[in-house]
Amino acid sequence: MAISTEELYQKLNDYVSKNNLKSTKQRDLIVETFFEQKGKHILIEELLEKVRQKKASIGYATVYRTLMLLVDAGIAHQRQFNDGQSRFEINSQEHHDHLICTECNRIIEFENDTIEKLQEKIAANHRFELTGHKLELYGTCPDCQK
Amino acid sequence: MAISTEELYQKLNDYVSKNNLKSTKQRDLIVETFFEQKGKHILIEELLEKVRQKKASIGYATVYRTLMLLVDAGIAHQRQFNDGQSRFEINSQEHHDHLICTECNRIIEFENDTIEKLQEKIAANHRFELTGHKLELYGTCPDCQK
DNA sequence: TTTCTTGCAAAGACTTTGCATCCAT
DNA sequence: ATGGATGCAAAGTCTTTGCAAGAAA
Repeated sequence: MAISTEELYQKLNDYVSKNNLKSTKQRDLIVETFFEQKGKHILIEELLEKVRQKKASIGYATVYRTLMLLVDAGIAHQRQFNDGQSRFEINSQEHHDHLICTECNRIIEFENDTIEKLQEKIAANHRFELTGHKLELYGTCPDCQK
Repeated sequence: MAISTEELYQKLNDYVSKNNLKSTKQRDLIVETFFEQKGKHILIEELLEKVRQKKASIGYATVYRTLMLLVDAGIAHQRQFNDGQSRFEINSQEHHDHLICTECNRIIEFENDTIEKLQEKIAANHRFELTGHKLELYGTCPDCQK
């Protein structure tokens, strides 16, 4: 069940008022643009570029800080794949993993309950309290196999 | 079946002669120290420190370049966990994944064939040619739960 | 000798932060 | 008017690389 954009805004408003933050044009624009990237895993630089198409004067640091805010508010997830840069995605609440094409960098999300359960079991065997996990499959997508 | 230290040196010698490289005291020392860390996932900085206990004059760049050489030779693996730094481990040939304590950074290796097979299946469903994967479980180890 | 290596220091690539100024409230 | 937010530039991190000097072969 994907979380709706309204719920995301709700969550943001809660966070903003709870922390006595102010609302600004820049932040609204950045958040709006970020929400438009549903299902994407976007780089700071990429989001900055998209935002600047709407308002050219916005600075990198503002995008950066807005993303941090979204992460702190539990609205966005920050991920590191193997290229050293952070990517941000909407925290959809439902868990999913990633299938990544090493040629074109396409990222496909998938879920698999059986794997999730096996992970729980493995953690339990080692008497770990599981708090999170990361599963990434790397390969070549159909388009890039030709 | 873990690969033996002799086999690792064998592989290194092959790589060195195939690429017309020379052998040096520094590199020997760094490689020896790296091999002593079996099962560890070591940072460049950590390896440098251990190496300097044996010979204080060794530079960071030499450790860095030696590790790159080992990666190129297929002797070491370079991994990124969630802390931004690269960690290096011996390429044991057999596949394993990682269970990581978020408190003390302890890293435990594990294998699970069922998960491996499910991964193949998922990739096949998406018509991906699978080339690699990464599975990390994050949690709190028994020692840190108290 | 010739070519690879080393250690240092400098350059990169990203990420974070200090600060004067701006803007919501 | 207050105190958070912005944009810039500077400072951090960590990783890579250029280069003169030093070792192998």
